[in-house]
Amino acid sequence: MPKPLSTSEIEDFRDKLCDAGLQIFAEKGVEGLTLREVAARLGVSPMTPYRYFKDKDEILAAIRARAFNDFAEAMEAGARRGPDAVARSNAAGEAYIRFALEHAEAYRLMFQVSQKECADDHPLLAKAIERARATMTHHVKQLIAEGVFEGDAELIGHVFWAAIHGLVMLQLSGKFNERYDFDTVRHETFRALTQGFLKRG
Amino acid sequence: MPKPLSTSEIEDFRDKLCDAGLQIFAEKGVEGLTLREVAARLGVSPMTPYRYFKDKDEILAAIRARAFNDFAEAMEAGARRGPDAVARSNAAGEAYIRFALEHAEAYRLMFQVSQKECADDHPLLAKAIERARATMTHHVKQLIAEGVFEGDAELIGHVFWAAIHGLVMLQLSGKFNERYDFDTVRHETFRALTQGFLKRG
DNA sequence: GCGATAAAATATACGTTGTAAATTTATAGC
DNA sequence: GCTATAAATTTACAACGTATATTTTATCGC
Repeated sequence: MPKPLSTSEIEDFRDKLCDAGLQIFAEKGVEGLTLREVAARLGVSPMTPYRYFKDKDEILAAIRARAFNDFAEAMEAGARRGPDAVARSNAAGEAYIRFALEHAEAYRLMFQVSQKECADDHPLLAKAIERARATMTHHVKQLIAEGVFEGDAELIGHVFWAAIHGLVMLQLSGKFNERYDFDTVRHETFRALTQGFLKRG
Repeated sequence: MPKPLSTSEIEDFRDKLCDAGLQIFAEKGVEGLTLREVAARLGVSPMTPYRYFKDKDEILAAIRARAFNDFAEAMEAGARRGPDAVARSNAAGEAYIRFALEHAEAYRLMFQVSQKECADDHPLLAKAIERARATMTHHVKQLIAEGVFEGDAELIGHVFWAAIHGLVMLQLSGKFNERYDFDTVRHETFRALTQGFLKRG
């Protein structure tokens, strides 16, 4: 018999499948990702992925996890070198937005849930989400430590997260116009929110 | 020949189809809405809707338009009677959130775009969206008129819109936990944002 | 080396989807 | 009542996810 697949071979295949999946997403959007298409790109038959994943939902969860990791990576990389917490936080925020707009289909997938499947069922996905969340919280903690903000870091982090997410989603669904465009609304949002959390006195 | 369909008959059929569509959405979510299912509920054959709509995308656009109108209606109704602009604005905001969470599938549809179809191609949808936008802007104008806020009403309206949208979408995709739950983050978001737009002096 | 064996991969097939094309049904004017 | 034609239905097809059947393939004892 062919030797049973080693853990690393399984990992490898899954990784390649996620790569191909994200590429298809970027090219053709969510509905373009079919098992037949992704299998074709991997040079295997349409049924082969079923040896590595239970069903399409599990494949989507894996791609989602990968996307969340790429996303956290992008934020962390963007904010790596900066003179102070303010600069690094701004860089992280910009990296967030850049990632979301440049990988629109992946971003959409990341925050889309079919009632059928839930992050709790997919530990790797939950972990990837947690990593992204931690990255965002981290910058708020730094801002508090440097005496810029005051309050509950995680709470403030969620506030900013929701605000950025809303901006990005409205932008992606074309709800802004040229007069009140993304950058204008974003700037005003950040100005107002920041003011609301500044340390007093 | 059977008398050609009158405009009102066409309107009628489209209306009933949107009703059925929204009902299916609420029951089974986005993927539950198939032409065969909606046709069955109308008691017609699966091909009949094609006489009233070009394709499924046009049907979805019609349902979306209907949903946006229901949404605007809900906000307007919620804010109708209130002693002052602050109370009415809060009521509108609450109505927004209530609608979004109670009609989650419809709300998701409203803000979902497949790159294929765009609001510009569907005048009724564009109009419905504009109505919702106007409703939101209206309350900010009132707040400015009463001397609570200062600034560009439409811009501030978009800022609040994006923030609420982000909150709702994160909630719908299960990204909040019990410690930093929807109401907590929402409250803090409104507190901070409001502070950022208050009229000074 | 070499079948036997079982894991991995593929091929086939089915039910469901959107919808094109062919067909049937129903009503207006003559 | 016959016919022309709009409306509706039936039939059919390609593409999808995936269950099941089949084939390929790499390793084992010998």
